[in-house]
Amino acid sequence: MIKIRLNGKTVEIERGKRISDQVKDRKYIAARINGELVDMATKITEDSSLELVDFSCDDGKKIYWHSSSHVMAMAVKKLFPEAKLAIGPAIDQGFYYDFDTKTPFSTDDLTRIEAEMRRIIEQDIPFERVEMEKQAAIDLFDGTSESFKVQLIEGLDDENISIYRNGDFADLCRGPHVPSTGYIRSFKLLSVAGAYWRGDVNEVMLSRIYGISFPEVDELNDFLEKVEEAKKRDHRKLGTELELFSIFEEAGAGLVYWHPKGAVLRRIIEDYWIQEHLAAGYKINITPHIARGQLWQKSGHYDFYIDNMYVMPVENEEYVLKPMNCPGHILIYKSRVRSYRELPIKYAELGTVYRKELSGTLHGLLRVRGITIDDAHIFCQPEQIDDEIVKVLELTKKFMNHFGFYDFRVELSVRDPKEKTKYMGTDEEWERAERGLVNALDRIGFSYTRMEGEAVFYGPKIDIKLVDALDRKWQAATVQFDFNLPRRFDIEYMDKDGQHKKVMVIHRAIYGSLERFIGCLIEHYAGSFPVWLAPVQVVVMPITDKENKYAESILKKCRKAGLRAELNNKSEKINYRIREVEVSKVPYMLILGQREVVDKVVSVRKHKEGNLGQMKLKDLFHLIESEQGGAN
RNA sequence: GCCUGGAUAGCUCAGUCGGUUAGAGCACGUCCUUGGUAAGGACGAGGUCGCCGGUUCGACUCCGGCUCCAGGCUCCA
Repeated sequence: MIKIRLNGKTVEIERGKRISDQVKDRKYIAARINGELVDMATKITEDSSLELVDFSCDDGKKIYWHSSSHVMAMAVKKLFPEAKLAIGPAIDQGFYYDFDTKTPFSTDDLTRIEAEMRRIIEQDIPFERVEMEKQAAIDLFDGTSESFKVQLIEGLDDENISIYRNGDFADLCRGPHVPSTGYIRSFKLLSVAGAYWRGDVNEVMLSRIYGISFPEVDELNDFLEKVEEAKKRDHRKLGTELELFSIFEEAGAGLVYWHPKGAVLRRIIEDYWIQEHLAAGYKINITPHIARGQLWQKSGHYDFYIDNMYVMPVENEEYVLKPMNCPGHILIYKSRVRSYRELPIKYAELGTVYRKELSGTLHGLLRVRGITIDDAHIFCQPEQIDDEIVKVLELTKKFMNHFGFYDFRVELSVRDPKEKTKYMGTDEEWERAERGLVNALDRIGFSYTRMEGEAVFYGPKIDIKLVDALDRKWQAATVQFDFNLPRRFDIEYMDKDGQHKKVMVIHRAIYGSLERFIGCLIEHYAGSFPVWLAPVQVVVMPITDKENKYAESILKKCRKAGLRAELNNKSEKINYRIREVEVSKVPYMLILGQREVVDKVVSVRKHKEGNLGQMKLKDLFHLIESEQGGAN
């Protein structure tokens, strides 16, 4: 007999019994023995602590979805025997499987595959773990012409390979899995997509099927409903409805036309940025949109980035539409000799750059070809790095919180220690820079993920990512060291000791791009902007024509007080107009009838909250003023 | 750029198995209505059915190319 500890109790069981012999509840799909995830069919051979895993935890979901992908692969192999298996992992929301097929799957195929999956689930086929030597596994998959599996196994370091079998279907897999196919209760195949083998453009394109599954039907319905709800927050939909911006086919993809309401929103965001940056010691500059090709040759962009640049002839020369703001800022820095006394010099610009992004990557405001970067370059001495990074992160945090973002992902990208030669700059520079970044992250209290090998060749960086309505991550803020441009442009400062020394350059952006940031912001607020951001803050509505004059005077006073106010006195009933304005998500309505005229007050209705009753105009101004701070 | 879908009025969508005048709701305009906290009524205007070619007596519909859009992949110096 051996002892196992389960749910705080110690139980004695026979050695070699399976977990599933002990636990009959089908809610549990896997277990942890001494912390290690295992199948329910695992035999217990020694004293151990046992935990049961169900769908409610992240590990449980991963196992459930991964098993679902196997079921899908079984169905596909049944219907399309010639399809070769590639990989089929669980992802954050569901699972996918990649197949190599002669003709890619169409959306019509999904229905057939779903039907076959249902049959497989009904048969409740067990998942069986089989372990074998590497060569045996290679032979097995070679025998079934599963060349991708063979490639995968050949890439593994382990000499022991685990395979999961369901009847005559076998798949290379670390596991664990649910005990049998019947555990997959409620599922849906969501979409098909092309995906390159190993994510490499030069490799074959596979056909990927995405799906989702849950133990309960209700959970699937909730999931699908949530996706539908999220689509209502889509900035592209809200952008049209709220008349914020357009992208015109006839004018070109990825190029944003800001309508008056979007333009005023953007202007507020820009004004706030300029005000905060001036206060933080940045100097604003403005640089042209085009520059001679040779400037970009000097910066290195011409060699590294030419595919993304718009190049045009001007007389006998080539000019380039700027893809970056850096060279411009460097020219201004270099315009005269700089003293250590001036450093740090911080140049900031809301600079619109143009990049030839691939058509397939464009996405509303979140991925465009005309990108307005809230760019700044910090020129400083090496010993100023730490303080400057901290200041950048402090400012970033202030901005994020001001716009109501408290939850975002922070990534620290450093070089690949195995391939140091791929990178520009000395070891000392890299180490010092990384120390500065880590130190700043710790001081600000940002938790972050360290991404080894994710740094760009010219320096380490910190990226901050925001999420859209569908939880997709988009890079916003970034702080990047640059060991390349100072060398290429030979930019220096005169130090205390009378020596010219190389200046450090730090690129940084907080919004990332105005376009992307506003896209995220629209989805974050679902179009109901706090009053300080709302393109229209107040709509004045006389109930009948008799109040028109009073309404005009109120409108004038609102505008004089600096509010973005409009009049709505169209020939519709007040209920109709209230609905109209409510739907347009304007924070405040002022409803004016005879009572208000006589008492010299306004009747206030707040978006989403309803009637606040009558108040003096002055009190409304105080109320709005109290909300102007942002975030709510 | 690659894969799978898609494009009909400003918006959301119906429709046409190839046939003469392509519909609805919302929005918009005019008129009636002057209504107290989420949709009053009548009438009206609005479409090269994404673009270019081909097949056909005839194409919005079928075929090809292109553009753009969606979801992915890749890229994101």
